[in-house]
Amino acid sequence: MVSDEALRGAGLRVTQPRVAVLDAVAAHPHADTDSIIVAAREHLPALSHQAVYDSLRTLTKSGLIRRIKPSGSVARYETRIGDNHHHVVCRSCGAIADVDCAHGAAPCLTPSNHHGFVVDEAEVIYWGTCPACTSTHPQPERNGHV
Amino acid sequence: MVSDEALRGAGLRVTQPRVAVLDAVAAHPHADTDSIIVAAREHLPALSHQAVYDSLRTLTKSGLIRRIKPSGSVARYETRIGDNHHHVVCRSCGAIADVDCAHGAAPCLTPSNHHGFVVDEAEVIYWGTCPACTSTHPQPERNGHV
DNA sequence: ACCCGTTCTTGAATGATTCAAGAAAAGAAC
DNA sequence: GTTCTTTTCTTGAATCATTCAAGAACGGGT
Repeated sequence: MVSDEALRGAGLRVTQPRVAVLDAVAAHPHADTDSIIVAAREHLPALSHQAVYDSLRTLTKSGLIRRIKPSGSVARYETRIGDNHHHVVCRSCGAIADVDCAHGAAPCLTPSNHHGFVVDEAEVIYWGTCPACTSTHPQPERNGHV
Repeated sequence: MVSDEALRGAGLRVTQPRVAVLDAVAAHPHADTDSIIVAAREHLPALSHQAVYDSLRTLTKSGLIRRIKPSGSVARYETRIGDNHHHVVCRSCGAIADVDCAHGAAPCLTPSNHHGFVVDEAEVIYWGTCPACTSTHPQPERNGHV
């Protein structure tokens, strides 16, 4: 029901697929599309994957959910929006955790030289190894970043 | 020739494909794989795409080049490494420009709450609109980020 | 010059995401 | 409540960057 209002508030039609997808994303933070499809089908078995892709895009464009897509990972989604938090991603298992913005307010970063670009967002991804993978220490593959 | 030494210095075998790829990346900063294939084939017409993929991965893992992969874009590469700079990406045309790190030293950011992750890198991507697209102002598609 | 292990070529496979066309449903009007 | 119009969903196929696999070719140390 809270999803209904969120959709209506964003000026979107309240359809069963959208409600199911929004609920699924809220229940599974950082879930990938496939997990969302599975989760949403628990409430709506006949849901097509295309409807999920469409819904995710629409919800993202409306700002109800946020898309995260670290290199080497498929798209992931979350409902925690508007607080400009960032993410830590594990290089070996792909686990994602939220990290509060070190500076508090959005945008938390301002490029020193923006080459004439109009910047509206600073996306930060911290790369490392999660606690579980640190203990079993498999060799992670780097991106070449510093 | 400088590529030969770079490869040797990284403990890699100096093969024609690797030299051609490294030169191509150096000559075309932020180029995608396909552009690199085309550029490398100017010096080595028989080069296979697989060799380019292999070379790019090896070079990246050895730290000779850096892989960038903004959401919605294919992988891109650059030879400017070790200075921890970041990137501005245009939402409408995908153009990429370098941005010096606002804080100077690497890692330039430290997450306030790292959830037990061992963080070795902070990757920053600024999203916005490039000068060319700003003047023709097509409507860019946001990611839902702040 | 030879040999071994790495790397390259060729060609097919993978898989997340998108495209396309018609059917169904949402919301507004009657 | 019914009808209409537009949006959205279902079905099914297509795309395309990237990876996998097997055998040939090459790099570099002896």
